[in-house]
Amino acid sequence: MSTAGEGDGEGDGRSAPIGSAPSADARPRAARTSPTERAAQLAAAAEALALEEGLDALTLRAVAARAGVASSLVAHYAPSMERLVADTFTAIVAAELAEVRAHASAVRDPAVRLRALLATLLDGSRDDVTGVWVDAWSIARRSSVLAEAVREQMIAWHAAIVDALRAAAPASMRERELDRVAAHVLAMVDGLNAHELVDYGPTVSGLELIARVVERELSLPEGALTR
Amino acid sequence: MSTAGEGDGEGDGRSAPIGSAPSADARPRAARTSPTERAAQLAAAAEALALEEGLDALTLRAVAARAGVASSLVAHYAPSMERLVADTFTAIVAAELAEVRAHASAVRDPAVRLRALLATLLDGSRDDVTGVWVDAWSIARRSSVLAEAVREQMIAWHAAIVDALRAAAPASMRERELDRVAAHVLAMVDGLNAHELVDYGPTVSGLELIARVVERELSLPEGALTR
DNA sequence: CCTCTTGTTGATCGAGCGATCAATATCTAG
DNA sequence: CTAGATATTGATCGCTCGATCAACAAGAGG
Repeated sequence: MSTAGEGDGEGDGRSAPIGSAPSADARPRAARTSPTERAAQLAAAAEALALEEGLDALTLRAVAARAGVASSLVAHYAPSMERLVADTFTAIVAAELAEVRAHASAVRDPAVRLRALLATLLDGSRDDVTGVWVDAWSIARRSSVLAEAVREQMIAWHAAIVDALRAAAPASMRERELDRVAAHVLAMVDGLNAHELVDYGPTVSGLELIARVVERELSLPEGALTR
Repeated sequence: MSTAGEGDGEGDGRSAPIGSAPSADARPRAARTSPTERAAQLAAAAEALALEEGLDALTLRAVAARAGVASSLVAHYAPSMERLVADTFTAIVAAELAEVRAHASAVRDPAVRLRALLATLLDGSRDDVTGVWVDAWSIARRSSVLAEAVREQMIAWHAAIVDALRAAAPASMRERELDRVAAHVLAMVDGLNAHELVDYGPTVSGLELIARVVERELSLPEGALTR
């Protein structure tokens, strides 16, 4: 143990590699803010990153770089990466749901509103969110925390679809039947979007496929949801 | 530079840490075999590993450990991990398709055969393969090689479903319509299976959902595919 | 103005990754 | 039985990851 070893820089640290940072980020120190505000900034950075690069891109260092802070600060605010990934997923998907609900609720006629909902879900304008969904299903197999978050959001989506269906359905329709149709729609939307994600272009339009079955189930006139 | 530094172990290297391997795998040397056989062994190891742990678990070291060889040997046989992942995906899914086709072709009556096909795809007996599919959709966003492999297998599956549908459909049905129904079925199967993967249990059975719409589309009597 | 709280940082640890390459061990042809 | 061919290995490089912690600095309260 006596040998030079350990403190190889003797006493003075004069030989510090001036001019080039030996490591770290090389970046002006982040302004001090309130924990609340900082947490919001980091969450926003994580969400933007996940939408652009996928949930797999959520690393301490990537989120930190995006937010312009040190990676240790991200670790300071997030109890673990598993939690951060699950929370980011929830934030993204919950925001998407709120947005879609708002978009749909602006339409008066129930059938037209239903059509708007389905069209929005399938027109490819939310491919980034679809990517997050697919990443989530994959990662959820290894993360029970994320799995629970995924189930929660799926239930919320199911409820939203049921609402839209109920308004356009004949009053005679039972809740049980609405649940069934909603499950059908949700499965189709998720399946079709996953397909689109790898550019698997079936010759037929996804909206037509779903509209056709929903029209029948809700006893709507043919073409009611495709125009 | 003169200081002790560099060769801190003087001349002789006698102080080798006997008794405990400083690194590597600690494993009897693998028997020498023909390249063909070894390649098959490694492919089998990769497939088993992917089915058990997902496509993300496919690393040089994990596959090597599974096959009982050095990781460098895996690298020697695979041009790159991206290729190995894509090839493993293709092997798994192609084998599944062949197996399902064989299973279905053992049934005479076309409607019963169609039912057998759908039931097999949805009874959860192939959750491991479903996991591979979901992993593939996720990874395919970052790997064009895998994306191409995914598209190929989706096309093959589409064709298989069309075949099963055609046999059970009225002769008057056009190819265009069969394509449409097949696309519907494939999207539903993939969506429902992804849902099942995170234990999202809709109250309704997936088979019932699909059977209902297929029966209508093929003009089969109600319940023809659920019994 | 000084002190104390606390938001922020840099460095570091241990681990795992794909890839590469000289060296080694084994089979086979002559 | 020898020599060449080649299947196999161990070590190593450069990199990224999550996590941890002492140290630093910027406001807040006295």
